[in-house]
Amino acid sequence: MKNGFITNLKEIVVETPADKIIKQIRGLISSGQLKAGDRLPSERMMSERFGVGRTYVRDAIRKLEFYGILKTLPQSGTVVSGLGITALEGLITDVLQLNEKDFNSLVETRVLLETNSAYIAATRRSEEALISIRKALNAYEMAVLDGKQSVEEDLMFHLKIVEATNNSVLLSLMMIVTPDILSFFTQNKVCSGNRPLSALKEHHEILSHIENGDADKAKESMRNHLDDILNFKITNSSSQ
Amino acid sequence: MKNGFITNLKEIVVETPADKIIKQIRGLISSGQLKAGDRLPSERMMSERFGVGRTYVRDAIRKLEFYGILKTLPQSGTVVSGLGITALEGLITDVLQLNEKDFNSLVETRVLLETNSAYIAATRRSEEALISIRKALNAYEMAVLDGKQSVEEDLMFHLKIVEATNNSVLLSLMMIVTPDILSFFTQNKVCSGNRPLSALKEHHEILSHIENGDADKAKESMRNHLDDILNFKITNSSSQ
DNA sequence: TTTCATAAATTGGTCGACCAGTTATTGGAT
DNA sequence: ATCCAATAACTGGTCGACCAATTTATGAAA
Repeated sequence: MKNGFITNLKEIVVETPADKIIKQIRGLISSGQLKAGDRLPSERMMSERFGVGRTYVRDAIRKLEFYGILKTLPQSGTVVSGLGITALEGLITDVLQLNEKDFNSLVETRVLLETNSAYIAATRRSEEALISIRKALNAYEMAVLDGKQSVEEDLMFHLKIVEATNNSVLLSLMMIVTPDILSFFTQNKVCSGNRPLSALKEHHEILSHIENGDADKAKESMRNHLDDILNFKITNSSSQ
Repeated sequence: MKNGFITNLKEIVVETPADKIIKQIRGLISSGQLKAGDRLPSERMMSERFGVGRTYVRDAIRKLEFYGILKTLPQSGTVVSGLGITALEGLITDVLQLNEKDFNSLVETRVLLETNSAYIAATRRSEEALISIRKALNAYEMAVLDGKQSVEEDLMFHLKIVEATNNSVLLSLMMIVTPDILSFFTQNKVCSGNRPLSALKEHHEILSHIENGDADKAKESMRNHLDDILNFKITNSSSQ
């Protein structure tokens, strides 16, 4: 494909000051100078020590806080909350560069999350959750029969199934993955042609398996449903 | 347990200004005033409109950026990157309150991610990845035989397996879930007694299945290995 | 010497101002 | 009227200063 090599080039990301500070802090932690429960030097001290503004230091702390490494106590200090951070040395970097999610990984992960969600949803279904799924399916059916764009409604059906697992973490992970999925779909217009009609049929099949509490069949039908996407991926990506 | 009720109380988090702004922005998006690709009002404008400092606006944007909803173009503006966000109305809130990850969901999700990772790792194994896993297993073995705390080394082994899937997204999700897992383990000292010895044996078993490329057995042995945790969860959580 | 109220120093939280790029406007040359 | 360079306006990036809460130091009373 044209410009294919560019993919290999744009990784030369200019290391933002915040990332440099993160490395520094990580270094302090993994070198044992900072153990779990220890208080970090004050933001001011670090900003002076590192020769950058305090904003950068705060940004770095925010990120590490998000990943659960640090914990900020207002007007008091910042402490190391992670407890086994040492072993994670080197992995933090990868997480920071989450940007480069390649599409294959994305789709594979989605399939993984969704097939298992269908399974769990079938075993754990509540009337409330079922109603929610049915509602989403109706909206999708309307859109398809009207010939309108139905990507959003499609996705909503899938999300409702994940929601039916009653597993908040699973739903959160799915939410993290979703924007990129959406982006790809609309860009590539996968849902053109008469695909929506067969997809609609498959949706009904999945729902009925969940309603019947047949976890294995629910999982299997979800996998079949998503296999179309997998196939699409394989036929279109020549790399790797 | 003592102070048990406190857990139910401290959820009354004071809604930080940044979260209020996030709700506002979400409102703008879901009400259609902001569509995918649109530019957001400038930070200054929003800070004035919302009556708070620009810092809060920036914080809100950062968070939404992390979740993939927004994309910031330096010196130019911030745009809505998600494309079907409208349908996600109401779900974003859940993601933002990821704090309340209940432990059951956490463990269930971990089991899901890891069993499937073991499966994929067995089908996709590379010599490089195997070496990495073996190295981690050795470190764990050392620690166990020395009778030292081995939580970190234990987790490292598991992470290396996820890494062996060569799926960056999967690894990222695992990294998001990991800090809480770690925190729980050290707090509750699950790995006391002679558990590490049997765990070590199970680790070897998992590795050998991956080495043999037997995906089903790898998955099954991983599930058995993690079932201990699941059981622990069930016997110790009376709530819900 | 010990105790405890008070004060001083330090902390993270918040803000407005300035900086260097980007984008829109303008106005003269064609 | 059209085009395009110069410029003005605006953007997110960065910084240092101030704020309120916390922590530590102080010193007089017991």
